[in-house]
Amino acid sequence: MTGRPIRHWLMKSEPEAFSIDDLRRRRVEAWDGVRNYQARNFMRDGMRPGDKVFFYHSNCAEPGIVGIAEVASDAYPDPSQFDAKSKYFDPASKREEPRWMLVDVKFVKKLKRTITLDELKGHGALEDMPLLRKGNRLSVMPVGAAEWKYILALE
DNA sequence: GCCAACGTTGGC
DNA sequence: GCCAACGTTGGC
Repeated sequence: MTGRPIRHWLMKSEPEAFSIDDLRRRRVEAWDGVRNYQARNFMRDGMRPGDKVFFYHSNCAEPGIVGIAEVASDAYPDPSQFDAKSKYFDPASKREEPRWMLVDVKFVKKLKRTITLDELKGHGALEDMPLLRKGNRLSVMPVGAAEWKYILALE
């Protein structure tokens, strides 16, 4: 091991599809269904087991950070891309050359309260976060170490 | 449900 | 390689 620093991430999920409570119940879950190249590259090239993750609820009444998770595997091919019955099926992806990758994500804890998107927007220290940039739709993105600490302190 | 912002696709 | 059309994301 080369002492690679722990990196920090934010991963979005629609709570109606998969919530922080679902992750707590299941303990570990394969983060399938990411179909965006930039998000895939973060998982494939950036994430390593042990990295910390903000679990974010999107497309819901109160969007925001609701919990902490941890990367629990290196990236591997997302099985749903080969499953014709899955809504994530990608007929253009070949088994010899998988297009979509995922990591396993492990539950760490649920925050005592939701740190809402609205609240995050009010902190100048966070204004450079990709999450807060206008029009951003990335579902997997890096979080700076300083921003990570800052947000944790808001809880 | 609306719609702005963005990514992808495919015709040329 | 351009770009219009289309689909998706996600806040509101």
